[in-house]
Amino acid sequence: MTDSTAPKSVTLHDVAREAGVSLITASRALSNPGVVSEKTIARVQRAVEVTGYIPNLLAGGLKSRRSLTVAALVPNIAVAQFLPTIKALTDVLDAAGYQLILGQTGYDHAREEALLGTMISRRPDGIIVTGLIHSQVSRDRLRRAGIPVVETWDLTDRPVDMAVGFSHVKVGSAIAGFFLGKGWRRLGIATGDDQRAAVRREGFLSTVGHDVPTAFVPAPSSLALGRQALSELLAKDPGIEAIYCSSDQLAQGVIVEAQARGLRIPQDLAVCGFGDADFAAHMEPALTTVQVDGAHIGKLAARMLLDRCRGEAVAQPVVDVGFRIVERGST
Amino acid sequence: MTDSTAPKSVTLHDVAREAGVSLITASRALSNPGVVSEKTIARVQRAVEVTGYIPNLLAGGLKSRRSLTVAALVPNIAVAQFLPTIKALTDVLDAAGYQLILGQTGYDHAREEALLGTMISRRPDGIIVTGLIHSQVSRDRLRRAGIPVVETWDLTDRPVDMAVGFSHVKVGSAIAGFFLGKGWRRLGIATGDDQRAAVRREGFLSTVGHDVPTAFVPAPSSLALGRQALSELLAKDPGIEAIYCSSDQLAQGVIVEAQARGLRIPQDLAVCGFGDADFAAHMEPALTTVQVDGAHIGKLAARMLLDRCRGEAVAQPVVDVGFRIVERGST
DNA sequence: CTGTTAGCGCCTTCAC
DNA sequence: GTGAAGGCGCTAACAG
Repeated sequence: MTDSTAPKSVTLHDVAREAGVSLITASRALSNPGVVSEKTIARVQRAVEVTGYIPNLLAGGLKSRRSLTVAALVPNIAVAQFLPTIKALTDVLDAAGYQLILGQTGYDHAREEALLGTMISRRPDGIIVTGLIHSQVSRDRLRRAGIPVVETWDLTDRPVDMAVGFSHVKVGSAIAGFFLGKGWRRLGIATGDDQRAAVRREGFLSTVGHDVPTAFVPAPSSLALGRQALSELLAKDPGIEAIYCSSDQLAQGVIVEAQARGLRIPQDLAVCGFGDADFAAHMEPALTTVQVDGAHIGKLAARMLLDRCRGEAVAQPVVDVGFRIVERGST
Repeated sequence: MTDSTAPKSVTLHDVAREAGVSLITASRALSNPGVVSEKTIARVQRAVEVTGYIPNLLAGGLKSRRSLTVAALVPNIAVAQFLPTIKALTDVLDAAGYQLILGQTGYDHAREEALLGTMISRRPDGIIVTGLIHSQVSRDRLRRAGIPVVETWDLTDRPVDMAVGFSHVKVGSAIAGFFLGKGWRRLGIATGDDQRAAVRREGFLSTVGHDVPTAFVPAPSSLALGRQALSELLAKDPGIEAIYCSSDQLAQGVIVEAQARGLRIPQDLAVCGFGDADFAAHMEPALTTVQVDGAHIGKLAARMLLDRCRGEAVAQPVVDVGFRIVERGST
């Protein structure tokens, strides 16, 4: 007579019985084989195969207080900018046995606060957020939860815990300085409407010393929005000489639209993007942009988190990865 | 004297004591408020605020056998193609209280098998994979684990459980038919080296009736690889008339390279992509491509999974979302 | 509407 | 090297 009830999933208990050892011995054979005899290990392993046992990490984690998960909060997964970071995070964490739990904040503080709550309730061993956490409620809750946190893609003197990023004010300022150094005076900005892009714009303006025509586009930015942005900017100043775009996608759109209008890049219009996306170096003309090593940010953040999980102190809780302007054909 | 020990995290027990009710009443007040009196709920909620309680989903899940997580396996997060699907998944699942656990298979079957194992050990309430699961070991394990599974971005008569996708053979065949209908006979292919791209190529070739010059590029494909692919194809056949590319990124590269060489699109060279990326409609010329509704795939997959989680039967376990060729300026 | 009892599956602590 | 208790934090199941 076969088992007609629900196929109760096989537990370590079943493995132990099959192997003729106690529960705890089976447990040790699998998770701490150093302290168990070879023979026992072999028997347990055979029992695992016979029974088709797959451990339950949730149960183990309850006792050991390690979920082997890391929560990652991004504004929007479809924003290509963060993909190298997410990829690096996934790779490094996976190699250490950790999996990523993904959440989207939608560039919305209330949403971020709620999401952080549900993430904490999953007891991740670490939390990585893109951008800084501004809500005081969230900052307090994270501190109280005692979960290691890395804020990324931005910098602050006062991180919740750790931070890996760069200064957006300096980026904006550097681009403005670069434009001014080229002798361009009629400038424009095509920018997303998120927090960090806004800070870059402020840095740009403060270096320029006055306001400049700006086209704002909603996130996530795209080639299509870039074309539209150029139309707006040309309407505001038909003699515009150089445009800073808050993403390479926008810059690509600006260039496509400019070329469609018969403008020569960079003679008639110079364009600088942000992010150094994979296509930036291979466009015609190649795109001048700001290189930020997103993969490096991800790798560092993951390593800092893992160090913390191992109980090691992190030497440098705030890391500035910097950035650099990569000058190419579009300027 | 303040507590000098580790700040033992506050549990439901503390909330119950603070509220002056039993543990289970506190539990119900939070997770099943319908069966508890208003007054009690208010007291418990006040106690939650006073204590700063954040529930432990891991513990609850152990008993209730619901982790409120869904595992998503993609070949590579950096492949833009799947982003709309992942985004839709995240959105729909999040609205239902589920979070996504992300894993990358790297287009590698052994890796996929291992990853599925670690995912199962996290006891997700559902698993979504891009592509079909070919390994028999994995198929058996998934079935035995009794976890709902949706295979996406492809179709099969024999899914592990459920499937949402379309036929890649038909896509390849449709593009070939489209090219032939235009009168083009000197054809070429620029394609990624993954399984599904290979199947599209086979569909293309079988409709054409003979082999055609092909440039293979490693995943993930990119604009740069597209430029390189065109160089290869022109070397193989300088008189090539039309090229099918396995992604819009590749197609964009082919077009950029063609334009850099002074070829006119589509008069000298016609190009068709795959995926209808956000930029495809806005290039110059706009890109003819195959539209696949990745967001729809994600939404459907999430809903099917959620239905299953609610114990409802899914009416149609295999859904063909189809595709269509969007004809634009590049052909 | 509220409480008591008994675990979920595993691992930590202590004994042998 | 192995084993027997006990409990992680919470929730089904049954009482009252």
